Amino acid sequence: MRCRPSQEHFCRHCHTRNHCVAAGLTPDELIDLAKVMNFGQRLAANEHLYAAGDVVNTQYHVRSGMLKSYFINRQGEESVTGFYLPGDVVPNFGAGGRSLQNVIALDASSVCTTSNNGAQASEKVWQAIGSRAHGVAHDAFMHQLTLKAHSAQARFAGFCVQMSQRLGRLGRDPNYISTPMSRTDIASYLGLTLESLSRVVSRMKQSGVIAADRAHIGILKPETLTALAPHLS
Amino acid sequence: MRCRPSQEHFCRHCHTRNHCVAAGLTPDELIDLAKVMNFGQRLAANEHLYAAGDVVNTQYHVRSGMLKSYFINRQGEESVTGFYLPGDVVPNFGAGGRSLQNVIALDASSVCTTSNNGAQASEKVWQAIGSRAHGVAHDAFMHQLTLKAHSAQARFAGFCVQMSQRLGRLGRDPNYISTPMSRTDIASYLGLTLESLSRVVSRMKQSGVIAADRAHIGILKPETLTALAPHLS
DNA sequence: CGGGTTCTTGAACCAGCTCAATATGAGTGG
DNA sequence: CCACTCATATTGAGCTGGTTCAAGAACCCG
Repeated sequence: MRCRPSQEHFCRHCHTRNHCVAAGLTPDELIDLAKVMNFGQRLAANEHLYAAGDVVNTQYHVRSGMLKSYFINRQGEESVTGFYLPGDVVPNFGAGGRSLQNVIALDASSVCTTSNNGAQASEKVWQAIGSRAHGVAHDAFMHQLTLKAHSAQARFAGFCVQMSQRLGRLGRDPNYISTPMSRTDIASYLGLTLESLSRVVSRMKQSGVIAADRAHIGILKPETLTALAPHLS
Repeated sequence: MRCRPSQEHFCRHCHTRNHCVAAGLTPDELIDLAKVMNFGQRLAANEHLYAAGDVVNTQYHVRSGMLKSYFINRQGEESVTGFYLPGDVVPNFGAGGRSLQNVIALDASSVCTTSNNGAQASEKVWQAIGSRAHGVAHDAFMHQLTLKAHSAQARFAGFCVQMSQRLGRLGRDPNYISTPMSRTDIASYLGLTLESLSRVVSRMKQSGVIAADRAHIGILKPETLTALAPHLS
């Protein structure tokens, strides 16, 4: 829409084309992908992609920025269920066709969408989309292991290790994690209280394993950090 | 294989046909499904379906019995990551094409397999398979919320509620949960110690919310149980 | 430079973990 | 069918670490 490359060639000029659903597709397949994809919807920081109760018929692919998903139960308690980086497909769990989760941009972000109505694209394209969703499910599986770690330190170390790995896969510096989310969000994601997380972060800064301010975490001793998250093997 | 209905009509005579990937498919589509499916591999109790490190190229669909998946880290610590009922697709997470998890039958069980090499089946069939996998991912999502519950009681209540819902979907009595897995397995699945779980179970038996022996859990007060797992909304 | 949110730090409490002993039950063999 | 055995489950006591409640500090925003 508006002034941008033609739909057919959008992906070819996208800076995340090697890390998203388009990765590994041939030029012909990219054109095929374009049949089912809408490109580059922009989101401002703190803008919702969708809310619990919305009917979500499309898959969202993160193009830039970072998003978080969260769940609110009947008591009004909020639980952060995931953070999504470029290339990730935002998992969409529903009941009765309506989303259970809220998804919000943490930073200025952009997303592309695919819709699964009609089989307009080739098998290869569907496989690529499925493969992306599988990768996110894999991340969720690892997070399940992190949530079972007993100590707050192990959980936070697991968070750092996993974010580091995900950044590495994106070709970014794996030892520099930008954290547009709040400490409260990270704590919720890890099933900890804000205070417990804060103490752990302080201790790990003290011991020189990490450096951290509000918006970033720097990994100073990667091996030590990995050793602190033994549950991830 | 051996003496059983012909491949094409296996599903039509299967007792889980309404709760598995075959649910909602037309007779023609069932024949289509048969092209990519192998039927009814049997497993004895405690027999592995596959182990960590195995190359798993097929999707396993539980036909009868119950299976568990577990992960072993480098410290040799075991973590139970899921239980699978008839109709479930066993999630297969891998690294370098090799499974990260072990999957073992808890009871005498049987599984069917689909392989995704070649697009021999119709789009509808692939959608059905994808939908099944999505359902299991949904269960895993709910479990994530359960793992964040602070108290042992809330976690165990969450386990019961979720198992109850899954059984209900299978058309079984939602208030009668058979538990072929050990207490240790359940505790591991919930991120608790065996002792903590045992105490919670005793307390809930005492208060008349559930009845339980080694192999079964009976839900006596469903509303109370639900109230004990507020994190699932 | 305020004003308010976010984060850090402290102290006390309590739930779950650990270690330990006992009890129950399933499986086996006489 | 019963007795024995071993794995599994229960119960108890004390301890550790995370939560809770509370106060103060740092930071971003306008």
